[in-house]
Amino acid sequence: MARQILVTNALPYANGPIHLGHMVGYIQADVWVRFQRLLGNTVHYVCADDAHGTPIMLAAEKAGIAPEQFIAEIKAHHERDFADFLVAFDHYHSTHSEENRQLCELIYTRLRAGSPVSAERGEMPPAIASRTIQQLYDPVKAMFLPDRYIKGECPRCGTPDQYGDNCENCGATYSPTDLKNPRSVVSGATPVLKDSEHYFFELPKFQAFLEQWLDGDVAHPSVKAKLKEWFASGLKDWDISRDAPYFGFAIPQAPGKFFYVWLDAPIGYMASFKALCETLAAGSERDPSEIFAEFWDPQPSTAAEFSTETGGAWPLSTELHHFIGKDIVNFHGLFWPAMLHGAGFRAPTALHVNGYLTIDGAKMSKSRGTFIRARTYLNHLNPEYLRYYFAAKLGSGVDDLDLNLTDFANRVNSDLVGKYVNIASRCAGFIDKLFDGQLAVAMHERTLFEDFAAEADNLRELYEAGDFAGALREVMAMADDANAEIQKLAPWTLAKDEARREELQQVCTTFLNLFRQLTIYLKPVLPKIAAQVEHFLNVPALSWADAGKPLLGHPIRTYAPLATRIDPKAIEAMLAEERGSAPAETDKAASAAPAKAAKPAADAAGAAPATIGVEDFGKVDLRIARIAAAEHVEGADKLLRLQLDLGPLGTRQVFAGIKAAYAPEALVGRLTMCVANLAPRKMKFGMSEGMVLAASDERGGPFLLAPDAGAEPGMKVK
RNA sequence: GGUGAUGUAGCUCAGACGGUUAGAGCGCGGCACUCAUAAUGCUGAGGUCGGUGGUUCGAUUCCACUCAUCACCA
Repeated sequence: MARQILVTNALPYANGPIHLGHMVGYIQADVWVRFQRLLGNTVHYVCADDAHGTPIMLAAEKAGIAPEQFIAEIKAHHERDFADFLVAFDHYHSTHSEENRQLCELIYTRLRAGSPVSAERGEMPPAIASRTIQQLYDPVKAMFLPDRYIKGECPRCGTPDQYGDNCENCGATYSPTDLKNPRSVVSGATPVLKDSEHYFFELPKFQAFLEQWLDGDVAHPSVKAKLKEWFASGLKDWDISRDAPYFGFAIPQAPGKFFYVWLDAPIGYMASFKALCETLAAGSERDPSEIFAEFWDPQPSTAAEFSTETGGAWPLSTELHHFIGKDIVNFHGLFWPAMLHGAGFRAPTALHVNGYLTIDGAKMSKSRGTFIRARTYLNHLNPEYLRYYFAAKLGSGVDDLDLNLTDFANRVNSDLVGKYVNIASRCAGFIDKLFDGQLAVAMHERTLFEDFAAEADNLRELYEAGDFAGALREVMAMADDANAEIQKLAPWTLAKDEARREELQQVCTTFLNLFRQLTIYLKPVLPKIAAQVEHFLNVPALSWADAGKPLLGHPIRTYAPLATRIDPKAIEAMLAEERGSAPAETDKAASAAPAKAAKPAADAAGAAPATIGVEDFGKVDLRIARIAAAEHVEGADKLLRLQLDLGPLGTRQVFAGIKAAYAPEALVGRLTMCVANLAPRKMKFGMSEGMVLAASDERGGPFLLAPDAGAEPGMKVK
């Protein structure tokens, strides 16, 4: 019997565009969804924008528009980006919706009341507490401040301009009230402590339930280990309320109190599905609430296990799968199942957790152009190529994933164009020209076809477990086998012998059938190419089961190229577009800590450092830079702010401690040398994105280095 | 700071309940082929499996410590 599966993706926050880091999770879920459908299972796939909270409220205010308008514009962009990456949600909703408001109120009310929620749902403890806490308050803006909106000096190491939750310099974590000289990021005012009554979800009451839930096969072992860690340190109550002004839903019977965004965000999964149920019901003469209940009411298995009641209300067991990033496992593995359970709903079947994306081995960076928005990628490259590359690197675990742009082009070109699509390309011409587009009624031999068909079970298990990398490795190994076999049989040689026409037709038919099998196995990842193949082979939509059935005696269409190689220039253009639009990260960094006096100070004393290999030196990307602008930095007694022109690498802002030796106006226009791949460093006065080279010791300095005539900005020094 | 994850060829990744010469793809060198979007096949080079110490007859695989990267700390 077909499985009934509800799949959700983590909700993107409605304060900015989708970038490639987001896309890992969406592509992962979409591939899994398409795979399930290919098998014949029923899948409902929903998502929504996460539209509440202080950051959105303030961002809308800054943009001078109502938050409702702000989130509506963002949502339209998000939806378009997902659609263009072939992420096929059945419904895309918003947490700022009537469905979500009702569900939030329902869940909250049930949690507060405890059992009986309704007769058949068993005993539940009341699980909402309230108590007064002290929180920092912005007297100018008249609002309480989230931790991230307070900055001050680290209580441990004294580094200025640290956020209210932890210190970037020494790594200490603390509460914002511990900060020295705190100030509000919103108004700049000094915050004051103020009492406020908050509401708490009493998570510890669900510890036994959560431990049982975690005993099931609900997540990858490493995720479960991480969750169990929280038990070990003891579960705590969770603060679920925020004070006005807050963009969110008002808590019933609690004037001036709003649900914390993280309370209503996961409920957004339910809200989105509830909206989808209207559509589903319309086509089936069923009641929307009945469909909704099938997926959210306690399931026969879990109900029997966790409730005092025995009965399963529903004839079939439905599944609930959440795809999330590793940063939010606590919300989905602790609060969320407990909330659901406490409110008389079912717990998730499984969490699918993905790691973070790095680009060329580093975090995405605006100045290097590697903060790549989904839209920018789409402007230059084919979405299926990224789908393939991500899928080829996604295992069942939660490892981070690196988008190495050189590897990306090589891998896609080689696997997709050189191996997979090439099989069709090598054989289609003969069928078209010599056999009038007609496949033979038999293959020349069935061994490879049967080998490929026999892989279906193995591949199904790999896909099911989320090991797309494993599945695609297998598929490409099959493509290698097919290409080697073509080489051996050499249809181009057969074609020269008119007496061997039948054999030629059978050989080409065999390989087009192998190609068809590979297409089925790749279809979850490459839906568009698969559709083109279906057109080329002149067949209806392929399903997983078709991999066992050869296509014979069948007319096909003329082959048209299915995939073309990635032009490295397209990647360059994409990066250039991002670099061009990067507004110099400075507003964020405008007021950060001065870099700790660097460790290398030690060897300034003259002690010759240990020798290094040429490969060590190679790590330093030295470039010729033209000083495009130089100015004094107010409040700094040693620094000058330089704008360096690095030619093709763009412009960088660098702070240099050379004020004592150089007047800014004397520097403008001259050439010097710069470490271009030095990690950007937040300084009190802004971001420093490199380092200029100068000589000095007790005899004097600093003396800036300069190249001989002829050097141009951006040239590599080696 | 605490906790977890990761660290294997130039690149991206498999793998090893501890045991003869550690694997794949890409990239690179050589040869072959020409059906194919210069796409393919064969072949070669390339790794002290992050570091240090320990357990062991034997560790890259186990343990401890350490370094680096990522995440979380409600």
